[in-house]
Amino acid sequence: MPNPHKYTDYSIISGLSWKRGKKDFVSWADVELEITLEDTPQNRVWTIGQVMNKKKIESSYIFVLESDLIGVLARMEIIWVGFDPKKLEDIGMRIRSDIQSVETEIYELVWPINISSPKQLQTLFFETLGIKPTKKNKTGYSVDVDVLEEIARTHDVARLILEYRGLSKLSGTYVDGLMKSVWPDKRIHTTYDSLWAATGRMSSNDPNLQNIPTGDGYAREIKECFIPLLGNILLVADYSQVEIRVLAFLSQDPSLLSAFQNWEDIHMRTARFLFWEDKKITSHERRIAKSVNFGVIYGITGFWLAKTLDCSVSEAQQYVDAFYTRYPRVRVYYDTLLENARRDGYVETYFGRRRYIPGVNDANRTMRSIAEREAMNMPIQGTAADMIKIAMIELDKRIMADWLEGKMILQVHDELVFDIPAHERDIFENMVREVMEGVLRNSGEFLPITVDISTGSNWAEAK
DNA sequence: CGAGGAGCGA
DNA sequence: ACGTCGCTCCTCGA
Repeated sequence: MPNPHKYTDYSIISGLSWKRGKKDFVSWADVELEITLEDTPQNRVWTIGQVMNKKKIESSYIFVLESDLIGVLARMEIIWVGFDPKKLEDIGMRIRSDIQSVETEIYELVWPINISSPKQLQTLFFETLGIKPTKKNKTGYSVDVDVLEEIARTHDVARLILEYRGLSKLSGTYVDGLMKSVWPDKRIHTTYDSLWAATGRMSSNDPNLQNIPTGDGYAREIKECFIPLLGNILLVADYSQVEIRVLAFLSQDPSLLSAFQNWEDIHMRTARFLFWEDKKITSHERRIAKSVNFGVIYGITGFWLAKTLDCSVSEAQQYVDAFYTRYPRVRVYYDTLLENARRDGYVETYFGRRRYIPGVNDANRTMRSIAEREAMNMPIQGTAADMIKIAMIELDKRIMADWLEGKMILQVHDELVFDIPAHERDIFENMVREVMEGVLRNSGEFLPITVDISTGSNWAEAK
C-alpha cells in the first residue's frame, strides 16, 4: 500500500497551489533555483505566482491558465483511476515465469553474470567474446538496445538478453511498481506537475501514468488492468499528429497547411515531396518521410537521420534539405525563431509561455546546437501542451456546469481519459471533440485538428 | 544515497 | 558525435 501520509497533508491553498512535498527545488527554463524550505508543511507551500516569478514567465495569459488548471488537476487527482490488481498479479506471475526461462537459457550460454548489470555485459561482449564496440557512453561502451540488436545477428545470447530486458522492465516498473501504488479500494492515484517541464508539458509521477506500455502481449494486458468505476466505461480522446499540425500553424507554410486542410496523410504528402511526385509511394518511402516529419519537430540533423534510417549521412541530408525546399516557410520560421532567441534569450509558445535558452549564444558549438534544438522544439511541444491544458479547463467547466456524472481522470500529453456512465457516451464524445478541436480555432486561419475518440471497458480497449 | 545506464511513454 | 520532453528501475561505488 502506498504511503498513507502522502495525502493526509494534501490540501489546496487559497485556490492557488497545493503542497508538493517531494521536490525541494524547481528546474525550469534552464534556471535551477533552490527554494529554501523549512521542514514544515506550511513552508513547503509554493504559490503559482512565486514559481512563475522565479521562472520569469511573464505572460498573464499563461498565469491565468495555470491558475485555472490547478482546480482541474486537483479534481483529477482526487478522483483516481480504477485498477484490477488481481489481474495484474496474474500477469506478473506469468512474466516472472518467462523471466526464469530466459534466464536459464542465458545461463546455459554465459555463466556467471548479472544480466541487469550493463558493466558486466560490457565485459562479456567486448572482452570475453571479443566483439568490437560500436557506441560509447560516459563510462565506457554502451550495451543498449541498438548495440545488442547488432550483436544479436551473430550471438544468440544478445537476443535472449533483449528478451530478458523487456520482461524485466514490465515486471519491475509496471507489475511490482504499479502494485505498490494500488490503494485498498483498488484505485491508483497519480500526482501531476504542471510547471515542472521546460516546455510547459505536464508530468505525472508516483506512479507515472504517462508511460504505461502500449504494445501487444503483456504490455496490452497491463493496460487492461486500468478500468472504469463499476458500471462505467472509459472514453479516450487523443489529438492526431498534433505537433506537426502545430508546426504548420506556427510556420503558416502553405504546403503543410493545405495538406491538413485537404485531410491528406501528411507522411504520404512528405513522401511524394521527397521522392517522386506521381509515382506510387512504397511503405519504406513513407516510413522515411515519417521519420523526417518527426525529426523536423525535434531539430533534425543529417547525422541522426542517417543512423535512424541506416543510410549514409549525405543521403539523409538530402532528405532534410528536400523537406525544407518543399516546405520553405518552415525554414523561414525556424530561422526567424533562432534569430529572436539569440537576441532575446528566450522563445515562446503561441499562447505566450516562455522558455529561456541562454545556450543559443554559447561559445561551444555542441552546446549551441543542443540549445538550438531546444529552442526549435519548445514552441511546438509547448503550444500543444497549452492547447490541451486549455481544453482541460473548458471541459472541466462544462462537466460541472452540465452536472454530468462522467469525470476527466487522466492526461497523457495529447490524450485525455474520461470515466463515464455509458448513457453519457454520446454527450461526452460530442463535447470532448468540440472543445479539443476548437482550441486553436480563434485566429483567422483555420487549421483542421482531428481528435480520435473511442470507448471501452478498460484502457487498452478504449485506446 | 546519488550518478549513470537503460527503457517506457508522448 | 547531439532529435525534444518526461519518470522509474537497476547496479555500483561513495
